[in-house]
Amino acid sequence: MPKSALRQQLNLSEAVEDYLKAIYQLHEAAQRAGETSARVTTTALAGALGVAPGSVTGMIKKLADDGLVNHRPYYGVDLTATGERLALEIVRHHRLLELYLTLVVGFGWDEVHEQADALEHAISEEFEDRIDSILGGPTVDPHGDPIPSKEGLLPEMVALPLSQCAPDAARALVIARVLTQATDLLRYLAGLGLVPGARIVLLGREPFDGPLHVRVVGDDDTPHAISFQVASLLSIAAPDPDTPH
Amino acid sequence: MPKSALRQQLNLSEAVEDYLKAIYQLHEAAQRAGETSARVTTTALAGALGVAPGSVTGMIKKLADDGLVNHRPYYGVDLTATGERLALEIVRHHRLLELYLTLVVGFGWDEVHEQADALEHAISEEFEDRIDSILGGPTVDPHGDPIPSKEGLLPEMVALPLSQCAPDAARALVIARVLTQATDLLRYLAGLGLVPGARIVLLGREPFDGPLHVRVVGDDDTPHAISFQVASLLSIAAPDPDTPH
DNA sequence: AAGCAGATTTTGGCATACCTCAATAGTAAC
DNA sequence: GTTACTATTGAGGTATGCCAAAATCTGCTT
Repeated sequence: MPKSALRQQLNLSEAVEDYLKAIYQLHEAAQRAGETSARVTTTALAGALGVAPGSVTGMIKKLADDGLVNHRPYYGVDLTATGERLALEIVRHHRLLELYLTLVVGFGWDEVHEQADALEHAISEEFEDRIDSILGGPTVDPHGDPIPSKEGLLPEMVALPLSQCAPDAARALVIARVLTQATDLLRYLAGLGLVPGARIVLLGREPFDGPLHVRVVGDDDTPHAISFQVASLLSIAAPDPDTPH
Repeated sequence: MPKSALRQQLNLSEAVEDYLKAIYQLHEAAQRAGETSARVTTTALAGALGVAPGSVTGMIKKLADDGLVNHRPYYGVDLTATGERLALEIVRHHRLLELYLTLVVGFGWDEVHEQADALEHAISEEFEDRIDSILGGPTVDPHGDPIPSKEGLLPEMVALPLSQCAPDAARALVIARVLTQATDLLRYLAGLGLVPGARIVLLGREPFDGPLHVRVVGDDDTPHAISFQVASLLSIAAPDPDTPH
């Protein structure tokens, strides 16, 4: 029995898949934010899913009965090993679809999130395998988010928010990942050339979490000022010592 | 307001979309079979959808309330103009997807039906438009079934079941359409070369609705015997007087 | 250190969309 | 007109959602 067919064996409802994915992603975001106990709260889930908190409690109880989450009442939830496997299968679908929709079907990176949300529940394992091979076994989606492998392993990414980088006019930084799915923001960033893979120089920054001055290498070289909040959504892959400027 | 956005405006449930499509297709099949009053019965719908007859009655009442079908109790249903428009949008999704999955994603014609059933509810109008243009505005799917236009018009097909054709060893017939979605049967037919576009010669036929003897032009020229039932699923486009043999 | 206020979570009652099954109602053909 | 089929009704089930009341937690204030 192939390990990765779990999702189709269990025949989860769309609602269940959405909950698992949301729990996974909130957990991940909390870890990224450096929180010690990466617990996921009822309210956070309700907000992410657009449902009332009461509905979340009900569903969580069901998921706990089914062994997909651990629930500590009045505290939070947590995926079990099985739950995480399933969540990763869904995230894999989502990210493969986002990449497929941009590279093959021709959508912009600001258009694919909603469509992938709808399609991720509908595609077969065979379709997943086909687009994976059409895309050449990709490891990141158009936003730089890592694509879990069929076995449920995430490519490890060491990344630091641009907002925490020190200015260094002599060093190019590579954007690894853009941590938003907001259409408007994605369009704004694409307009500035701030996309995964872009090389930028952090020229300077204003104090008190003020704007950062950046230049996109290979662009028209105009410096741009971006807010601290936006900078905190840009993950920097690693300093690139070979190519100063 | 673009006419064809009806489906997304109304935000139909998957169940409703399935009912509308099934009613449309049963109606179409009845017409093809030459039935005078192309009524669709509760049992036929229940069979097509895999639900109990009682469930069908309930849903039909809802659809009638919503103005999508006309219901004459104890007799049958019938799509209204709106219902038919919606059904055609769904059929368009389905058939475009079947073609896309075969031509672009690389699935066999026997594999695409179930997948298209799942995806047809999930794709956006934009995705529909993209694959339509990637495929060059196709008019038939891999089985030869006509693809409704964006405006809800069906390409007219004049076609006769092979089972009603007279043998004529000097005339090639073109298969226009294969009226089944059964995986096994599709594989059997593909094995014999009996696919849309194939040119065949009807060499003879046994009496009392017995097997038909056919030869596929351009094949290894071996004659094959196919059952009357199978022959009735093959639609012949038109005699082709230019290419005897 | 205790208690209280405010926020969060759970509970319980109810709604909707589907579905099933079994009983009843209608139709149609001999 | 009785029989055999088909359709509808009604009671009841599951999955999911909402709201408002009750329970619990947390952190501030003294």
